[in-house]
Amino acid sequence: MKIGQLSQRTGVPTRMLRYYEEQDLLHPGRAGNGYRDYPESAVYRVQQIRGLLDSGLTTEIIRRIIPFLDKPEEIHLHPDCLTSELADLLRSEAERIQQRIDCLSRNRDRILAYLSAVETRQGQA
Amino acid sequence: MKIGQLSQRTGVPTRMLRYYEEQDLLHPGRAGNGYRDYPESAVYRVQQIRGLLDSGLTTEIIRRIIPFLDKPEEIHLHPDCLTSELADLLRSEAERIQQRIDCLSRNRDRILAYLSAVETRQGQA
DNA sequence: ACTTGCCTTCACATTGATGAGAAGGTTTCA
DNA sequence: TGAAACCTTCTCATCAATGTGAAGGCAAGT
Repeated sequence: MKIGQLSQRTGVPTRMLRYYEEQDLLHPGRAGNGYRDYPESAVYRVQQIRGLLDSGLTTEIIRRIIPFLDKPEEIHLHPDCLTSELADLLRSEAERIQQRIDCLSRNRDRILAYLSAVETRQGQA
Repeated sequence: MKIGQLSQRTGVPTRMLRYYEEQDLLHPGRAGNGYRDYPESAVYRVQQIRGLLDSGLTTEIIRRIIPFLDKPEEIHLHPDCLTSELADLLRSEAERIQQRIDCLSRNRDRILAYLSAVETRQGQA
């Protein structure tokens, strides 16, 4: 798949797809003419990157955790390669993500609580 | 409470506390000498702002939803003031927040799944 | 062959969040 | 009174993510 098509299917500008590649988040192959050639899986990958960026993670963090995010079935690194520092990094990232989730959940609940409170009150009036 | 003390208690630089004020997220009073004067509740407020910023929300979004985030018990706006567009804004923000939560949850689960898979395998070896 | 549209790299600009420092007033304490 | 530690406003710089456009190569249709 060429970059324009990937852009269309994900809604992400080509400029950004090239940027994500520069940041080592994508690694498309190259066709004979130099055009980037993306596999089908790139669509999901880009959506994943977008979601994480929108959630406040930086490209640097994403780059470090993305190898472990694909399919839990296939272990990408031999367990030998999982140094204890890398495991710590993953654990602490999971924790930071959890904190974000907690914060967002709290505030989502408050918004919804407010809405339902007002609706109830209006229903009575 | 003066700005330095608020900074110490929240870990947020004074520079940022002034910035949040400029962005209409904080509204401290002023003492006779011109010093900012924060209520006790500002500590929690600042932590809330930090959490939301870290979670990828912009100051503009935060500014718009923060009035509804305090205590669900006290309804801040009369129901009359909740125009339908405002309600729609809140609903759509809640939905966007939910999407972030979903994305983060998925990826947290994958990190944890990877870690436990590797640990299991190492335990066997 | 020509046009249209996609692709390439390169480069400059912008925006939001943040860091950092100057220049000067205030409070506190010795 | 003087020094230290706070506060004020203002300004300039940085960094990540993104917008935008130039200059040119490639591909497909007429």
